[in-house]
Amino acid sequence: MSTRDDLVAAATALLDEGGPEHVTLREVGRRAGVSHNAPYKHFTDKQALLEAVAAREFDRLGRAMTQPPSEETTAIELLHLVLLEYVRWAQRHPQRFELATSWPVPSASAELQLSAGNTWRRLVELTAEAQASGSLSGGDPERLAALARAVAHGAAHLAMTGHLARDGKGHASAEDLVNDVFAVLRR
Amino acid sequence: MSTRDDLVAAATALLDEGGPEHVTLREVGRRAGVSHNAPYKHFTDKQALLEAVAAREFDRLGRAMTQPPSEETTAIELLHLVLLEYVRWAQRHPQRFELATSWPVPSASAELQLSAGNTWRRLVELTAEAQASGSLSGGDPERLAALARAVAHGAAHLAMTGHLARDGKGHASAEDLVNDVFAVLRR
DNA sequence: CTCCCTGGTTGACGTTGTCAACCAACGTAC
DNA sequence: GTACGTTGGTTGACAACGTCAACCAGGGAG
Repeated sequence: MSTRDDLVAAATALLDEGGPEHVTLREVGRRAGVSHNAPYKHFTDKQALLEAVAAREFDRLGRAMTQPPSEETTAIELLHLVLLEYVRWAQRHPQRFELATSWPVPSASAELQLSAGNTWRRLVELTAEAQASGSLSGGDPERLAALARAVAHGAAHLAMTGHLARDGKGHASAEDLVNDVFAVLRR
Repeated sequence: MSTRDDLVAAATALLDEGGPEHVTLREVGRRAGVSHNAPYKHFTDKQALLEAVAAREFDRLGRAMTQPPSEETTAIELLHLVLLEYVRWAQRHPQRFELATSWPVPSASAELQLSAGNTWRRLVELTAEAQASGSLSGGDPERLAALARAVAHGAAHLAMTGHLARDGKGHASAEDLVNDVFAVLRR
């Protein structure tokens, strides 16, 4: 385990504990057992450290999305499960989700662009397969995948910030909304 | 124009210019023509100031959503237009959108809760009207509104962070995705 | 052996959020 | 009319933060 990894892990832990403003370079160094300036030997910036955290998180998500739970799962069910995994990830680690997804992609590091691109590509593949098997409506797979992702993303974000759980009556969880859109899209 | 309003306006301007980390209490005071500690006479915290900015932004959005563009617009068209206004607002003022929507609602001030609640209530009303006129599928209006909002919200957020505009082929704008979901939902 | 990266250190500097103390204007009670 | 608390402002201080500069151990390449 390199010191660099320790720093990323420490930053992630701090992020989980108290939000992004609670992760300070000095405390990260302290947790990793090094001085307050050691992070600068591995990252040019505080931003660069946070980018590494985000990239690792995208990788985690990508891995969770890549392993199929069973062999007999159909393509659309797999896509459905993957999007549910997306919102569960967001609910399990709200701060990481916020950090990773609110990053401006164009100005991100190559590492982060790659990690984010991989999970995105996976989603488009699954969409295309579901369309090919006839259980999902047609159109450009990339655009349909974007729609599905937008629902999952928006639902997760709204749920996380508490905009969804207003009162008990029409209360819908993020997973409910993902289920709803699949009920509509499936044919 | 009270000094308090000046402070909120100055903070909003700073936010637009350089992102949330660029809005500093001292600079806000400077812009408003007061000392670096004057904001503390109107807000208990830096957070409280930012909450006021977010609340004002929700109010703006709510006003933009409340005026119908024409008398002959059907309920579902109105709902459609309102959601398009939502994503356009996000694209016009990305930093404000980010600030306003990533706020943890449960721990927010009463002012912010009220402003956010109003725009949300408006959306549910429109959804219920569209359902009543028969042009939108049934189910709990609050839940359907949540779905529509999740699409708009997710699409806007993804577009803002650059996750949407990958390459030119299946490239979909946030508005495209809102249109797509209405094409599916309309019956 | 020497040299020079690599990864670490300590110390400093400017900026920031926040606290404390002080102060002018002013509406109100006596 | 004078005393007084409130309101909205000031200045000055403080600790913490991101970052920069200078210095230093060690180990592999020449």
